[in-house]
Amino acid sequence: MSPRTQEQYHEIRTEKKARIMQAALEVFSEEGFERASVSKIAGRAGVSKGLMYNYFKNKEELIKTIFIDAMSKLMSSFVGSREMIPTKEEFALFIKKSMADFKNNLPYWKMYFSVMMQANVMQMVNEELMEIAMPVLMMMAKYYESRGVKDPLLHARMLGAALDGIGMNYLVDPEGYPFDKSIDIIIDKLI
Amino acid sequence: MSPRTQEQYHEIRTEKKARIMQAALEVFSEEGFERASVSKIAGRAGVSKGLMYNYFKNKEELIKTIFIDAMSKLMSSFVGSREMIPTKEEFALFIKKSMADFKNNLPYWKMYFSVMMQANVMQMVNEELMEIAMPVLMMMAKYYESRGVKDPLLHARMLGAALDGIGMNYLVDPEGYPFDKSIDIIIDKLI
Amino acid sequence: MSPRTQEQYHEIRTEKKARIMQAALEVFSEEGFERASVSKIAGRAGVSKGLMYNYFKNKEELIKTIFIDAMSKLMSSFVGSREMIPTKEEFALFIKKSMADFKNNLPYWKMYFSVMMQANVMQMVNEELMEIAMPVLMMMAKYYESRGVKDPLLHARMLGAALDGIGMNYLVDPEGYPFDKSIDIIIDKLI
Amino acid sequence: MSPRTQEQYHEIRTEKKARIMQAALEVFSEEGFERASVSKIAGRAGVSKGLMYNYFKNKEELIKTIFIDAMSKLMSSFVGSREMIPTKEEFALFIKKSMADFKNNLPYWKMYFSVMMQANVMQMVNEELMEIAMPVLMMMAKYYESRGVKDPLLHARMLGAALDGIGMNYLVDPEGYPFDKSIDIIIDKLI
DNA sequence: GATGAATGAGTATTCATTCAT
DNA sequence: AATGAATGAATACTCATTCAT
Repeated sequence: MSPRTQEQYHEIRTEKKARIMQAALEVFSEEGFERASVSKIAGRAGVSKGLMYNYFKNKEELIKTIFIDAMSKLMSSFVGSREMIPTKEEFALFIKKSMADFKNNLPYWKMYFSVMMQANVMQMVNEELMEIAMPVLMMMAKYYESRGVKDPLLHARMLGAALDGIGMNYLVDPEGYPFDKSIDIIIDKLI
Repeated sequence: MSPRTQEQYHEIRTEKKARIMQAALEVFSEEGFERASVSKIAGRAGVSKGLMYNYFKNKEELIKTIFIDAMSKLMSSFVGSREMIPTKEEFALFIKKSMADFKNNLPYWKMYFSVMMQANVMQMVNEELMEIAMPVLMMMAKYYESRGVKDPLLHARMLGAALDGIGMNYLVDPEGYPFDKSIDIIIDKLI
Repeated sequence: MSPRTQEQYHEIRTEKKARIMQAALEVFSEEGFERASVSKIAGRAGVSKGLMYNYFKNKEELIKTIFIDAMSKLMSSFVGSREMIPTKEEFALFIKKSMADFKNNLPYWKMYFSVMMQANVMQMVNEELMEIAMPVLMMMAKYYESRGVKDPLLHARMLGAALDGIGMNYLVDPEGYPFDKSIDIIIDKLI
Repeated sequence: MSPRTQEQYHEIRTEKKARIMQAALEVFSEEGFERASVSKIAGRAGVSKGLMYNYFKNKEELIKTIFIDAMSKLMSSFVGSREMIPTKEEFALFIKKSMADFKNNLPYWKMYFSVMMQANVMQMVNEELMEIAMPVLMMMAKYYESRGVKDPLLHARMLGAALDGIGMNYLVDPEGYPFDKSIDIIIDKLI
């Protein structure tokens, strides 16, 4: 009724929603989208199944929201840097920083890779993914262009793919795969 | 004793088994392991659900068999070449040939990537995967060693990961991703 | 927080659980454990299959729960009488009363006998069965001891077995078997 | 074609049939009727599933045949002794001999008791059971009559039931239950 | 906003039985 | 007589989703 109550409601909503999304991210990353049960997610979030459906239309909506949420966070970290053409040192630093972010968000990326291959679920998400990937790709391309590379976008895509591959290998075998050293070689040979 | 000869039975079995495996590979690649229903696989193979269980203990056994089958085919293509240290040209050729194979077996690799992230299913298969991956990795490492690279195994793993990444990007977007050109750059810069 | 109070939920749960258990007891007694389908039990209870699994982990758990439930009811009827040494009249009365109970719970005992022979299902239940059978056996043994019988426990076990046999014959042919008269003879000759 | 071939066929038939029945008896006794799979029985008998259906119309027919077969063997052991009225010593000996037979055919009796409680399967068999049980019952009754007991048939049925109970207890716990001593008491007190 | 009881369609798997050979 | 490939109906069980409260 009162504005304060309204605010409280809003606060509750955002807090609960965040808790559910965090729990869902964990469970999705541990068990994959299909195996992750709504019950388990609700339980992990300390919330009833019914409430989940109050916040998210369904399981698919939930994973999409998590994706989009993570993406917009990622996007914001590129704001401002989009236009500039980085020096070699800046570019190297950018890659190192990105890869460090990757290591700090393993559950998210585990979910990301595991879901990316199940096209049907992700059809709608793919466009959103492009929205974040493209500017980064363009920035990489601009860098290559500034270095006089003939086909800068091709180089950019290849670099992105190589980093994807390293990330994936690290996800599959976090103990065994030489993540940081691989990045160093990439930086040394490809930029 | 036998109304059909042993050979006839064997023939029937191998033919049906192959048909089921082919159908399963397709469905797994289209829908992922979890979403692929045994019913659909059986239907696609033109066979009753019951018969599937005559040939494969369960769904997991089925996907494992497909993996192992594909792997042994892959392995056989490395026989003989394991021991030798390739020249740069040979190595480049080897990579091109491998990637062409990859393109020819997209459904298999789609399934491969989609399942690799769901470790639980694949625990037992992982060892078999190593069996095929290791010799290739060692051969790559030997090549780098012969070129005087300090940490040859590290370079080999990084090269493998980069190729993985290119493969994955191609799988997700077969029309848009510049697969062959990416490979050319890899060959140019990394070997 | 709760739209229904904890108590309301509890009430619903106990009522439904009881209804499922009653239906299950009937169906198990009519068809035996293996032949009794979960669908039929749910149908008889006027409940969906899904709900059954909300209350009982699986079919085995269901039958175990019924057993244990019935046993604890039986046990409670022996509280207090365990320690005393009965006179001949008391002992005879006890047997008559027990056998009357038996007749009042035929479905339960039908299930009991039908399952007792399929050891695998009942492994865990057997210990619980002992818990109720032993005190009764000991009381019988004490009676025989008080009457100067040399091997009282042996006599007790034999008496128990004879009563088992009469019960079983009655179960198989409730119309034809002279249950009460058999009990009278047992009482006359064996105690 | 030749009479010798005919005979050989017959020999093969009876030998195979016996082997299947023996295997089936074992498996039924180990796993119960429902859990015993036709495949397992065929495998144990060293025979194909198809052949089983050549000899027995279906699974039910198979268990019925085993029952009836065992019964006619039992019956034949009573031929001759039906009419006479036994002395106390003869009667005691008869019981002891019967119970020894019981111990020698445990698998059969395990199957017998386990199936007896699932009325539906055994409906048709029950009549056959009566055919063997009745003469024995009558003989027992005659014995009691000769000893001046008022209701000899009642006593006979009660004795039969008691022996059933001892048998069943022994089946459930062959190591622990004092089978022979229980029989001695029965003989002492009830005949 | 919040609960959890309730549903029903879906899943993998089993198995008695048939049948072409 | 003998085989075992093939079927299909049945089974236990799961789980996303709904809804009365």
